[in-house]
Amino acid sequence: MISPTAVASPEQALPILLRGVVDLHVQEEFGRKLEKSFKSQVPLKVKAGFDPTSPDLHLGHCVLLKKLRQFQEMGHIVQFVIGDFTALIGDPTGRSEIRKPLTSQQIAENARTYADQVFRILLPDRTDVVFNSSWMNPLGVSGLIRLAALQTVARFLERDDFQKRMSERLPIHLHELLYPLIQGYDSVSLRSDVELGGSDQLFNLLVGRDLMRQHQMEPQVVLTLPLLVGVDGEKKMSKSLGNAVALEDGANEMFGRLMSIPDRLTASYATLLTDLDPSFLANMHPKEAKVLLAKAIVSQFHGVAESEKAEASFERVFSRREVPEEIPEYSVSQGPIRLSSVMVSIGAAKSETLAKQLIRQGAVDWNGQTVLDPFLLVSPAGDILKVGKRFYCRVNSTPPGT
RNA sequence: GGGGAGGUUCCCGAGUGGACAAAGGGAACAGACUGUAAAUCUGUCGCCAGACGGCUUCGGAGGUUCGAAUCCUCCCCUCCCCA
Repeated sequence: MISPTAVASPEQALPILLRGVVDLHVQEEFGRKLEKSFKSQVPLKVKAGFDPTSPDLHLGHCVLLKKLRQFQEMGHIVQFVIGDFTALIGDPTGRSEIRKPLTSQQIAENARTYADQVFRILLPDRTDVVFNSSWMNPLGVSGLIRLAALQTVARFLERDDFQKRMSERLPIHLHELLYPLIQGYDSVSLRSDVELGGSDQLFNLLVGRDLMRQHQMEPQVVLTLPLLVGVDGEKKMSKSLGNAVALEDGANEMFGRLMSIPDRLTASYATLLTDLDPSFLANMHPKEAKVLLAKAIVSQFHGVAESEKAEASFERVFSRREVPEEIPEYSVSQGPIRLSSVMVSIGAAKSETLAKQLIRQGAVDWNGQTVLDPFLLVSPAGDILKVGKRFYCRVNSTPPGT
């Protein structure tokens, strides 16, 4: 392992830093910057921005974070930009509709939880966490207008997202055009040497290069990384699409979600998220390979012991269909009470109607017995309730009046 | 500013006076099957109700009608063309 304070030589750094990279603008500049940094031992400033629009980071973000970590290990400094100002706009990239604006309170809240999650991967002493409001607010309206004068409408509308929206007759609001400008101006303020982003960020990143040049600065080098496909195997991983694995997910949850990805994603997950050799996995039984992958990822966030427990629990619950070792416990009012009502008060079903439907469908087990009578009365006293494949709990009753 | 098209259930989208809790697709959930929480097939998918039946919903507020998602009035929002 390289000492984190020494800047590595380009020969050493390039193969690692370029692994998995989609776009590189511009190769020669990157080489020159690495060379110069190595000679002077002045680390490069590597920027990546995150919008605190949702408090939970997921594995999709990790692709980028892992790359940033590699830069840190090569001796460079990460500029971790929290887009508290840009969050007022919302990145229109890949969006078919406008984002709902967040209150400054939500933004602050989200930003706070960010740092905790991020440092599971990044090295704290090689990371500058900065908020872009700190230079955007002083810029003021006149500054923003000067900035806007540097780019043309045609160029901004060219991009795919907007073209698509226009052809689908969906609204594009004026402020959305400002997003790339502001992201680019971040790079000007920070005098970044390199900026990383997802491959869909290329436009925004390149605007940064333009603006730096227009401010008589050496433009940043731009690197983009592949977008991680979500567990549905189709769309980009995103929380709002429900196909994400959150860093905050528990070990069991994370393991299970990873096991559910289509087999063909195993290799790309391995490449982008772990140090496993994808060609090695390709020769294994697909399920074994996926187990290995899931364990490798889970252990990064929960430790090896937890990942092994998650595997055992997965085998137990899904392969052998047994009751998990640890199940939550709930108390309901004393029986006799309808099982469907128990399910609703526990949160296993949203309404009585739904609960009865589940029972009719044979989805509900009471102490290991499938219940088919939607009107069954029970008197809970430590009984085991199973709803669907995944919901298990133990039900007790509280005497009335307590 | 002028002209045209729209806003439907979680999402997309049909429906233009009763047969509409509202087609179809997607998502979600369940069952079967499976190495898997994948794929596939089947079912469910507003709320309440032990079949009957009742209640709330189609941008918002009023109105016409025995009866409205559907007609009228006003308002809000979006898209397109022209200026």
